[in-house]
Amino acid sequence: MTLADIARECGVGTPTVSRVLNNVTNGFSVKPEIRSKILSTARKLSYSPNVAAKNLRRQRTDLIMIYGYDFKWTALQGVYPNMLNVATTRLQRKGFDVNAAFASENKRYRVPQMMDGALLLTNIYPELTTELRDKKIPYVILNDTAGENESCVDADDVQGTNLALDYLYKQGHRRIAYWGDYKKLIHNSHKSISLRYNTYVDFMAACGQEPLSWEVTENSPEDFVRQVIANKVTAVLTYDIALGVRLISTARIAGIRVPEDLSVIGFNKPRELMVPSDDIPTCVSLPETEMGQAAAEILMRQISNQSYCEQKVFDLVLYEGSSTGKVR
Amino acid sequence: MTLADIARECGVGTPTVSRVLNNVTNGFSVKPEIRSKILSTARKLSYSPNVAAKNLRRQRTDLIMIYGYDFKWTALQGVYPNMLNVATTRLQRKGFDVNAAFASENKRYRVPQMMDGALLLTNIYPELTTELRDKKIPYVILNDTAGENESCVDADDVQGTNLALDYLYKQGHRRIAYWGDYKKLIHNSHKSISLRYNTYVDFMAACGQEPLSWEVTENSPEDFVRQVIANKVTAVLTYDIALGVRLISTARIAGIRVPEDLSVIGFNKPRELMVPSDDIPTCVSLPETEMGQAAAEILMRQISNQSYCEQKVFDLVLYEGSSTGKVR
DNA sequence: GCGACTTTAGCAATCGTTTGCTTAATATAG
DNA sequence: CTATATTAAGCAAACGATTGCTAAAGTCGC
Repeated sequence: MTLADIARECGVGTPTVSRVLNNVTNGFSVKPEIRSKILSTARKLSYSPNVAAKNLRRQRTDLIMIYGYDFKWTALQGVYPNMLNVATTRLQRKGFDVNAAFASENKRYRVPQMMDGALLLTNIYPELTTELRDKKIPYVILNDTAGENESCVDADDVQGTNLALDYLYKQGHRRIAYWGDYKKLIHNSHKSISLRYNTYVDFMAACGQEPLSWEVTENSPEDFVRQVIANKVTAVLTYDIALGVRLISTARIAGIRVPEDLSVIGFNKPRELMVPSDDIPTCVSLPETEMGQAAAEILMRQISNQSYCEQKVFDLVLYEGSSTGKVR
Repeated sequence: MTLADIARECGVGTPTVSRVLNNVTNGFSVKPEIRSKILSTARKLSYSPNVAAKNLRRQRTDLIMIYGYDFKWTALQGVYPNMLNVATTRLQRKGFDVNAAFASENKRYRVPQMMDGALLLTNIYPELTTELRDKKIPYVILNDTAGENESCVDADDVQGTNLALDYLYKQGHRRIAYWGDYKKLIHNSHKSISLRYNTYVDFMAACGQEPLSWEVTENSPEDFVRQVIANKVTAVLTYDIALGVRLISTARIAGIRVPEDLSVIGFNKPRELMVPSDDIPTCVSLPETEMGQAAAEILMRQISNQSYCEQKVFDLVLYEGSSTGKVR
């Protein structure tokens, strides 16, 4: 079913059909009866344009690709679904289609589609960014730093870590532990892993406290609770609040009250279903909505103005939940 | 950077460049020095083909689209990530690219890309299936039933529910409750919601027991635990094991031992991080790997043989975890 | 009835590849 | 040395849409 089929059926030329179907008004007009005949036969034959041909001629696709969205990883980490949901909605409202590409086993992406722009989840695809630059396809790096003349939307992990620790400190906590994971949680070692941990160590040093941190292991919540007791820890900062949630329930089962005996704070927001809605733990999270919005805006601005470039870094925000309290 | 650029640079025609770059051997040969010159200048100019032009001419894209994958929904429900991961890997190994499309606010998909085939997550896109059929694009419906001459890969919820209930029954449980959600969990009311519940009711009737089931509400784990105590419930089947996990921790905090005092079983697998690896609850889950494999195989068979069609229904499988035991 | 202007719609080029067919050049055989 | 086979590579069409330009038909004023 091509334009030519419709044109033949209506006794007109393909350009006329194309212009009618695309609602072209600029310097073009057509008799109303022919217009409606074209419209109705297009519907009758359930015509839909050949996207490849259209893209080839227009040199534009109205398509934004997302790279780095991984089925398993993102189902785990809560930060991308919200950010991308917001970004996608914005882009779609402006007439863009949004697709996600999935990396193959070797973690490489194949030759990109023809596309108007791309969103990259973290900055770990050197071959891809090179190719995008070569082809002059605008892109924005999400949740990571970028190089020169590259746009990105990032979050300040140092600020976020200090925000969480300051909060605990002001509540009187001094023996603050950090519970992070250096091997299992990570997709492709993200900067936040080292940044959060290092900032914690620095903070403790600045307070004249020794750092208290343990690796996450198989049976770790129980192990960790033992460590907490042995070391008289009064507050814990976890790399991800998912760890915090498990810690809280393990601690409570072991008879340690949260927040009375132990305060728990963690990064990111708990996933739905993970916690009762009246017992949401205290957490420090990326401003997901704002970041998604910013990514979409910057990308669209780049599309209309090739030379535009912006690097935007957001502060993390504290949510005061039910898992923290003043030290006793 | 087009074929013509490389052709000019090498002093040959575009067909030659195309054939060299595509490794055409059938009835084509070229002097080795020219071949290598073409290859090297292509690399030098970092050429990559225009996908739209290629697709248009070849009438084939090597692209499989996934429809119905939603950032937020699938992050929540554990069944798709694994299935799609398996399917995607298989397809990619056979040379296909895999992309996912995202529905816009009105839940409609835009005119599909040019594609070789599609995977539909559940069967809720009438406009889309119509269009795919019109364009003779093969597709497979995943995790739902299909119409005539449509392929699908589905799971048998009736069998699965009976599997779980039989298991509990054989452990001596009679006062078995069902805990499901009729409003919040659902994306677009999936058949499993009614099927599991109805099968539960039938099972209880067949055992001469009254059904014991409650809607999931805001503070429901606590409410539900109260109901469990008040009704002398000894075992619970939950619509999703995520509910089961919350139920278990709430019950344990309330002093109810699992599985000694209460057995808990649920559908699907718990997500990573949700539970300690040595305390995985008993669950009944879709054979995700097999379903993903089957979907990929059926789709590829359809691509090579337009008239092929297969509807495959899998049994759910029981995983005996730590949350169930004999009734006391 | 004639020129000017507007409306209506088609011609032909174009986007960047791929591919059937042809042809020129070279090698091989007789 | 000529006929034939093989190698090497180009010509031109095609995929299906969009768009600048042109042209025919209709309208209007005088």
